[in-house]
Amino acid sequence: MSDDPSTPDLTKAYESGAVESRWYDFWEKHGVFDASDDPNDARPVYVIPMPPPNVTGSLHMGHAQRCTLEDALIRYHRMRGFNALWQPGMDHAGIATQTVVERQLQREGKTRRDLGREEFEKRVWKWKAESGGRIAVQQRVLGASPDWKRSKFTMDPEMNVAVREAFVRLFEEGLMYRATRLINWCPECRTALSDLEVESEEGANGELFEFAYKVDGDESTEIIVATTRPETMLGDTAVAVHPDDPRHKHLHGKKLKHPFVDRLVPVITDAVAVDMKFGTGAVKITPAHDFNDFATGKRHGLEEINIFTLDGNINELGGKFAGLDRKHARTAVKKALDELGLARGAKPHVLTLPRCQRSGGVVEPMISTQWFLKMEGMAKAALEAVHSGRTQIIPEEWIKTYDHFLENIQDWCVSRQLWWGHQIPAWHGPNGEIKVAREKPAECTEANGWTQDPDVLDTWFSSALWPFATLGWPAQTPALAKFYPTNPKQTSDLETGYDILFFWVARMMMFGIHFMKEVPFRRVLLSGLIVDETGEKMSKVKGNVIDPLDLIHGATFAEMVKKTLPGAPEAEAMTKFKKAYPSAANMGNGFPAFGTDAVRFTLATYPPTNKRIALAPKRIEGNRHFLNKIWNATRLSLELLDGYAWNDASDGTTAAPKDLYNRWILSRLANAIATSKAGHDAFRVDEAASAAYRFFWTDLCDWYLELVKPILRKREDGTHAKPELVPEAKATLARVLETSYRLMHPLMPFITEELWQRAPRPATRRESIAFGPFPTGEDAAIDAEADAKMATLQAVITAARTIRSEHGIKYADPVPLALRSANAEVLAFMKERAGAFSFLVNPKGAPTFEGIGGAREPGTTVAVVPTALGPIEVLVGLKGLVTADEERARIAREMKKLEKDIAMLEKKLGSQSFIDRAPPDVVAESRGQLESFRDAKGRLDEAKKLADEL
RNA sequence: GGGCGGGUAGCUCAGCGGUAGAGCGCUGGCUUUACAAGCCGGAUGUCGCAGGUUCAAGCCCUGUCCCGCCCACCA
Repeated sequence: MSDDPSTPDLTKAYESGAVESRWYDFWEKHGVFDASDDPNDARPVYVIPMPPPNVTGSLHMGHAQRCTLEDALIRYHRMRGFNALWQPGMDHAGIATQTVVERQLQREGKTRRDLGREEFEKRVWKWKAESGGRIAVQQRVLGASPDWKRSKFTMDPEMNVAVREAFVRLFEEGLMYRATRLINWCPECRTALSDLEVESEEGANGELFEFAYKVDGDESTEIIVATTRPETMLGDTAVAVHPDDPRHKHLHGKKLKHPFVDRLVPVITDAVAVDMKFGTGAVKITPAHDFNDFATGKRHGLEEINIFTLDGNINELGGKFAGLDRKHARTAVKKALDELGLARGAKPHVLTLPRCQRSGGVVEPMISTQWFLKMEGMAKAALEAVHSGRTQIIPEEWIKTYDHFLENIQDWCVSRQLWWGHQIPAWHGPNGEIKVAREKPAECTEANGWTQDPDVLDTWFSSALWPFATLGWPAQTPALAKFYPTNPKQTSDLETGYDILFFWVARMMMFGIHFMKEVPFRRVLLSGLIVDETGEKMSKVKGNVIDPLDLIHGATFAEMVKKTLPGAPEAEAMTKFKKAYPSAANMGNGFPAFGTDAVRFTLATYPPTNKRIALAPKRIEGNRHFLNKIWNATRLSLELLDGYAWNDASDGTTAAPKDLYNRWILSRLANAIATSKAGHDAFRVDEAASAAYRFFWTDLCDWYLELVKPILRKREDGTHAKPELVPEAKATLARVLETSYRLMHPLMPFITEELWQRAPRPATRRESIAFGPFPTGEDAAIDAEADAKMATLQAVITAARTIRSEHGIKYADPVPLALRSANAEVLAFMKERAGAFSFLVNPKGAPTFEGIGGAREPGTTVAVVPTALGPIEVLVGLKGLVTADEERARIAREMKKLEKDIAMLEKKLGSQSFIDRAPPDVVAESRGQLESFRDAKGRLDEAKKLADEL
């Protein structure tokens, strides 16, 4: 093919770099990734909306994992004939991206206000181009196969149309409203946050500071309150006591004198806010800076006094403390209270600090006017969708968490005082009027005193629209009709990390149901988080972040730590890094180029739903070896196939093979296909991976190839030893190879494409392996008889090998080998397979086959293999190599094992309740085993007598 | 305070009621013309602890101890 990538001869070792650079363009050129929105396309539809990466930098291991799992799902479905859409894109990530760019500015000694809003936005767009470009390259390197033509950025103009449409509709429905209430404020980012964006830092060391308020006009009476935040007392508007508390009855209705500001603070009674058993039983109430106090204030009609500026300093209402930042205000207030003789001591106190998810700054509850979205109704619908099974959450353990969140959800504060994001489509008039509209209303001109609301929407607002906004909503596009899972039979998966279950998944559920009247996906697949080898979360601070590209292309540890901990001393960073990845410690100066497929395959070998997935570099190394194995097995196979050309009609490809080895390997393949398919279907990609691994390495390479090698390899004179076995073996080998590649393609797209292109294949296949089909029962079938026979053969061969190995017989040294069985059928079977013993055990000597009971040469070592058809004796002539003592010792060892097994079975079968209550097949199997073991023990007893006579 | 995971070989982890597994590591042997990134052998487990259910328990139930994560307004 003229457009084929160059295909030089197979190198001796697998080189990931050369192979992986060859195929991506090829796939794109052949439209492998394309999904079709043609209404006449009758194929079943499968959709995965890609969680759009934030344009905050570059991808990390978590993204690599996302990418691997989703790409495996989409390729698997594509190969099975689905019209598969993996919808790609990127997220503007409002606050996160703005923070990144502001930090850059900070290094230049500037703030965003120096630039002005317009210039600043330009600057962010520039950053978006860089970061987005980097991410796109990374995704391609990872082999991701989304439909790039449909890629969307959450700030694209058409996405903005969707955002405005959603906002306006919600407003018109009365769900979106503006209100003044206590919200979470990040003084560092200078914006409001939603509840979800506040993280609590547990176990922070603080103190519980106590001070006294004096009763107004009665200096001798006081009430002591305790607080972890003394500075907030500047905003106190009440002190609450429990109505039933006898200690404070005399204070009910009294007024207290605020020591610093000209204000009287009433003593109120409140059974909700006060726990009599805690402290002094008196609580200071600061309605403007504490969520509990805010609620208490509402109950009692208390004044809300905001004492902070937007960047967290004390404002003019803080009297003489005005201008101090929060930290200094705290010490100053304490000191001032002390000087007034009002301080009553402090004790250590462990508290939970609310911190901003982005800046890490301590979040301040503040009274503020913001846009809110009513959640209750939408939350109910989202709950119902999961409970009715319209959307399935996998693994189910997350349902409770999902429920708990939605059942307790508060209204969503959606406005942010940022510059990077979708500006709110609301206009404020000169007299406080507000108009909400899709487009700027004609009358709302600046000349008339109207301005657009300067705030932007929470970045998750646009994310919540992702599953349908990317398909063209609100326009009724063919793509929307095709891919949004309105039809209940349509399959659609959302794969993402459980960490954004609330931020994103729940909100998409709510918006999907609200705007599209149907759930946005049929299954939610929640995967775990990638952590370092010791189980620690990856973070810049810990210096354990790994760029997936460094694993793929290779990198020295020095280079890597420079990126992870920029600016830190190298030795220190290196220590941190190696501590996080102990298995990397003996990998020299760095990671070799493991290649994409090895990294992907490794990520796929962890059960995706495990909460923590500890990345072990050694495991990637092991899987790189597997790729090398695949590569070399192909080299051998192509040599053995010797120009074999696939011909469905004449060479028995579609016919079932007759020879045991061929039947067996197809049976094993069928098993691997079934396990693999079940794994992909159940989001247990690790099971798909290990089924393929075991099949290919153990069954195919270690056994099948070793068995057919002597059959297919020509002798020196260019002829085959047994020509009659050749056609079937070639057809089977070709079939197994081609099917194996297809089986593994979703996990390892590059190497499988490369080798598939070189291997014989049916004429019906399309240009790329990516078009499939994924293997099915038509490719191979289970053959229980072949499995059983081969298992016997393998057990006998292994026993003979063990004896040889124990006595240090070299592979090339011939040794007399005799196999005995009392069962004529077994004997005939082994005779028929004499070649196997020659190939695999004793290359320079033919085995003999005997009935049980014949005399044994002195110096012959024996092993007994129990089989379903009676024991098989494996006799290895070791005259002069083994002493009677050694022989006795090894027989004793075998005997011990057998005796243990027999004892266990006897105990089991001796129990009447087992006979009565266990399933009959289990009982029968145990009986058979016991008989076989006893029989084998009898053989060993005789062998022992012989050894004693030596 | 509530919820969810995890504790299985030296390490990272599978294990689906029926005689404990993989990779890496350890160890003995092998230049066996696909692969030393390999091949053939070997060793290594009171399956966190205590009870219970069952003919049979890493697996199910109860309790308990550690580790991790999430949610929650105790000053």
